[in-house]
Amino acid sequence: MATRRPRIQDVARKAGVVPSTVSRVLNDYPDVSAETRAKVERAIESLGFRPSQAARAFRGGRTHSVSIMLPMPGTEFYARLLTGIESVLDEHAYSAGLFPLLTLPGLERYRDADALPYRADGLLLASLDPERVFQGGRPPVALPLVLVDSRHPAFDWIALDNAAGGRLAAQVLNERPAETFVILIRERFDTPFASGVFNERLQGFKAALAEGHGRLDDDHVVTVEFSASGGGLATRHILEVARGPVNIFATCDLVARGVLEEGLRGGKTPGSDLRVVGFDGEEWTEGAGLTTIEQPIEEMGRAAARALLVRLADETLPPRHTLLEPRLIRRSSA
Amino acid sequence: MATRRPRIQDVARKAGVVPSTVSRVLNDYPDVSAETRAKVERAIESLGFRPSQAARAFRGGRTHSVSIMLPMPGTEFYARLLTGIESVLDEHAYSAGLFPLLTLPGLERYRDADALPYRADGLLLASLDPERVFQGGRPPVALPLVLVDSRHPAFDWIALDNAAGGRLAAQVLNERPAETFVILIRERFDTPFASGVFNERLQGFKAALAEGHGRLDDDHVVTVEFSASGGGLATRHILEVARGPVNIFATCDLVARGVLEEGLRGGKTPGSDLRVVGFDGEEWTEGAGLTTIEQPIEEMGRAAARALLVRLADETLPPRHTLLEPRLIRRSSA
DNA sequence: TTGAAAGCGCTAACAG
DNA sequence: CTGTTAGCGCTTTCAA
Repeated sequence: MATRRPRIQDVARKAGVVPSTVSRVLNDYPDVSAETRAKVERAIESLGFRPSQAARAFRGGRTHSVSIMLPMPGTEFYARLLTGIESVLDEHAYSAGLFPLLTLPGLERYRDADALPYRADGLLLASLDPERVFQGGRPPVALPLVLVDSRHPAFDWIALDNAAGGRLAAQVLNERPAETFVILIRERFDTPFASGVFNERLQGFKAALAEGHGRLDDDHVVTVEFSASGGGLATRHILEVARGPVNIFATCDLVARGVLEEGLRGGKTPGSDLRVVGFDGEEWTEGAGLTTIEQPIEEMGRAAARALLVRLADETLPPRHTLLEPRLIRRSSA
Repeated sequence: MATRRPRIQDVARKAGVVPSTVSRVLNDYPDVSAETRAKVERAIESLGFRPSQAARAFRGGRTHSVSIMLPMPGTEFYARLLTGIESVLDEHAYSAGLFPLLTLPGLERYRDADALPYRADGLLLASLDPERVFQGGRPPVALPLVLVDSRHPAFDWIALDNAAGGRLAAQVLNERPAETFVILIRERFDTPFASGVFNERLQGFKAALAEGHGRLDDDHVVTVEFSASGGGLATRHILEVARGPVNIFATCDLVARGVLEEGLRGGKTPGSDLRVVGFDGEEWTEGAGLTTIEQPIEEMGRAAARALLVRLADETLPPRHTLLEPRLIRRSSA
């Protein structure tokens, strides 16, 4: 005989109060006497009562869930970002569902206002441009929306100052001028992913290089696929062309790894005739001695989750924008 | 004046029937006259009515959603698997939320019967062992459960015959006996991910090698990280040790790519003094000329989604197990 | 074949 | 401070 799961009614009976009083306790209403509250809490405890989320959602209340829409290019970046986001959500008894947006057909799926991602209290877009993702630039349902690793004036966003990161890289490489190359990651425009972060890094790099009287020829910007092999290939090409020592700014660590490996194979010494700066601050860079620009990824995630919770509490707030600063980690490669 | 979204009541009024009749139409009840059905459908159309999922869920009905729990090691594999799964779900107006399980803390989050993944009609576990994921080996809520790329006698599963794949690889390499190595992927046991697929491939390979009178020394099995670099490193090591021509079975394509690259660098000719077989059938292998064992990944996804829909319709069915066959794709590398 | 009515579990408005 | 009441939108009896 599987006894039905207890409802608010059962708790009320057991505590000798009325259902709405239990509801008030559940929702932390101020106007409940300590005594009543205690009785109710005891009843909840003893029955193992948990409010039905389905009923709450139906009632128009909170689902205590948020949806995270993100491209899934399978990098350490999103794993760390999610860690940050979930740590904050956990503290507030919220949970998150993920909705990958790797393909255009995927987009179609989420046009409908009834689609699963919108059965949540709020939305988090990671590395995604709302103009590309949503028709008319906003979700089909009026849900609080926060962007992370992406920007749009109409919404809250938390992003890294990628241009500043590019400038840091340029400053390091400027210390010892040499023939300078940038390895840029190719962003595919047939996906909703197209955050422009790699290009921002390049622009910052260019600007700072110019200040330091360095220069970057247009054909010294090599565009590659997002992989270590991509970096390796580009580097082989660069080493064929270049005559003397070389400076390379790889716009992400994964690609920088390929640069380093290929450099070693080509008999180069990182830090002297081949100077390399990466971007992201991934863990392995420490062992590899890669100078890199660290992003506070977990912090971005936490900040984004906090921003969403704030907005959940008050939808009328004006959009808030948070720019996080990258940090140079100096190692032997530059 | 934002007009409220239409409810079943509004449709009923407009069609000149009663709400329950509309419900019957919505749910494809047989006993509705064609005439009434048409009237109702016209009303639904003209009002743009969509039934409230929240109300349905509350009522105890279907949410028309499923949850997919998966490790997220960020490979092409999951992207393709999801494509397959979603294509079938789409056809049946189902949607899917993703719940990554990369870490142990992540597990904690889903212990609670009220957790978000269980607010769905069914559960799909990809590459995950239910015994590791759930306390007591089953979800905290009695939800239909289907495994994909993983197996357990108590549940429906769809998996690849990995041992057969290993055998295929052995047969190819046996054609020209040589010093033979296997590059095995290290599975991390501190995550819920630990499907054992790589080991199954190795076992099949060993067995078939023996049949062909080949042999595999224990120290010819090299364990590496899941990356192309991992394969490269292993290969460098192998080429140092080996004296003559070499056969290598890499238990996934990503690692095989590293093998190929390192082999070329070491002056080897794939297909003659270095014969390589990969596993997965990734797209790039065609261009690279890699002989590989193809998995019907999308098909696995589709089969899994279909299995879940079947089980949704009838929970009492005995568990059904589907073993899909890998296929050898012959290219120049072996 | 269609209509009437009850109820899923919770919360907010109102009354006391 | 607590009780009463109504209703969110849908489906499922039961009755006609």
